[in-house]
Amino acid sequence: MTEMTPERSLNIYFQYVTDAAGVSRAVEELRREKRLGFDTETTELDPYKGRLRLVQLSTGRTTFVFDLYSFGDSRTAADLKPLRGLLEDPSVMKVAHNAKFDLKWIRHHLGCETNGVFDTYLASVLISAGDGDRRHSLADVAKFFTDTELDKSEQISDWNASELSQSQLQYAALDAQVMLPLHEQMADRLANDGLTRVAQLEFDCLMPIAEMELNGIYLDATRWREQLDKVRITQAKTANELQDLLSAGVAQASLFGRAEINLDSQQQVTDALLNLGVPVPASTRAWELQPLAEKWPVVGKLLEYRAAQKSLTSFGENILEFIEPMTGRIHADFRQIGAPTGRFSCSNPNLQQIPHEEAYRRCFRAPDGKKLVIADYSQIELRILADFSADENFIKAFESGQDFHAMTASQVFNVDLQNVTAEQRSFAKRLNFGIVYGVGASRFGMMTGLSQSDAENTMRKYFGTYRHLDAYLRESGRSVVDNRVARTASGRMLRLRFDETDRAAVAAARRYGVNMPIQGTSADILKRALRLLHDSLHGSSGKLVNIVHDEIMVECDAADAEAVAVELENAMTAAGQEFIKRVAIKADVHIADEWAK
DNA sequence: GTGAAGGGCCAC
DNA sequence: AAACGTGGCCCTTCAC
Repeated sequence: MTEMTPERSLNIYFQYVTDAAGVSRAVEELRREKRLGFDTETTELDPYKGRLRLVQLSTGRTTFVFDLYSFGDSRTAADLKPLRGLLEDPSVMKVAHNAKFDLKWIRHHLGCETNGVFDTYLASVLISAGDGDRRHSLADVAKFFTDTELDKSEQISDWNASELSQSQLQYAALDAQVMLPLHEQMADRLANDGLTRVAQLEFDCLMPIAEMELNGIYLDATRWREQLDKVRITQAKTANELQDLLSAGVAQASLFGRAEINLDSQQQVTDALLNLGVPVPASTRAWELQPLAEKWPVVGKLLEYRAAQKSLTSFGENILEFIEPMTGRIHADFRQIGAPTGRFSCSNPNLQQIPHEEAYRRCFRAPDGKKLVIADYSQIELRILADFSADENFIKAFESGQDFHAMTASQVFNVDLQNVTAEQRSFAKRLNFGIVYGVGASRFGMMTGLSQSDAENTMRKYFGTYRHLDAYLRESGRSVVDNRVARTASGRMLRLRFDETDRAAVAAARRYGVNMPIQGTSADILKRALRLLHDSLHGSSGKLVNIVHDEIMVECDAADAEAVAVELENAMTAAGQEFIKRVAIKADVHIADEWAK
């Protein structure tokens, strides 16, 4: 262990740890603290491509900088055992910024978990409560909460150098040291805003998410290409036919052969349609064009082309480029608080928008000898709504154990369950989903083909049946507009900003604010389930590989599948019960070889 | 050339 | 009077 003299300007005291004795002494001193500042330095951004160079842990007075290049293979080096023990110990808090990054590197390059994490990035996002203007980089957060300026210029320096410079080590140490005063400010703020519980919920699922990203998901590239080839043929044929149909409306077509139109250009296609005499609506979205398709075959062809084009571009060759050569799997980026409601978002690629069609889903399969255990929550948002509103009839529809939409149809239209028509069930289903988003009679009429007055009457019947649900939604809307704040069951908060003189803005804020507690509580429950699952899978072959809002996918050895299925279902229902008491939260689990079942 | 905005569409 | 919530990705268009 070498003691370094700090540069006056930085006021940083650190110790550089490069041998076994140093590790022991450092960990001994660090273990006297309840809280530590924590950071890492890496040679790349992707843990499968680069090396982990430094691990920094700070008491606030002293910062220990562990140089992993001094310990041989960092995954196995026995000299690093005390460090691993410290990182895994949940009773010692590690304060880090965007900890998912560090946790992935530690997991992959030190071979251990990191527990007891406080993440200042997630805390900042929670405190900002949906304010999109706030930034959440460490520099921004440090400025906002402790009014200190951070120089991040060394972040892009060469962490692979055989000898690190004084300046590099100092800045590395500083990044860990600054976390402690930051934690102090942010913990107070979380408590004052009633966000302590949701913060713990978020911190607890950092490790599951870090592991999920490292695990990746297996995509059968051969199957994917086979599907892609089919789509290519359809797309080419459809494009050709559409080109012919559209050219008929272009003047030069007869003189110079077919005038090529860029089929992906909104303007060119609209112009061509107008030339053909098609009454093109202001927007050419599919649902606007659909009614015209019967009279104008060219419109039907356009919709067909768009679908094929979407498949080819969004779900084509590009996804195969995300397969990591080291693992042969796809390691997407999951943003834990991807939406202000608390939902995840996913990118590079977005595994949450893979088409539901079997042709696509079946390409995500269990590798040989493995199984996928897949579970999704049954009607979770509606169950949350039933709980929040405490509406007896709505709750009854769930307790019956029957087809939920048929049950609501039976109640709303006052007919016996067995006499519910397919049409009545469909109305009920669309309404059940629509009310979560604050649908109005006009939109409901559009969806169902009902006239405005019939749509209004059906909605009146619906809310007449579920009077407490109606009352809850009204009260929730009133509260959101009056208080400009909405919260989920975990306490997650959304502040609403709107101009009260703008009726449309008020209505939009009301819908958003009414929806947020429902959508967000669903996210709360999923996150809790991830932690419970993580703990119960410890030591088994089960690996979390994907989550899609109300669905969790685990890959495991075929022999473990039954046991994993039980653990998964238990974790999901137990998580639901922590937040929802009046209604059972159900998860449907199945074991499969493919995502498609 | 690069990037933002807008339209469109996939998921839940 | 009235317009269904959340995300990401692809393409075109247009400004710089």
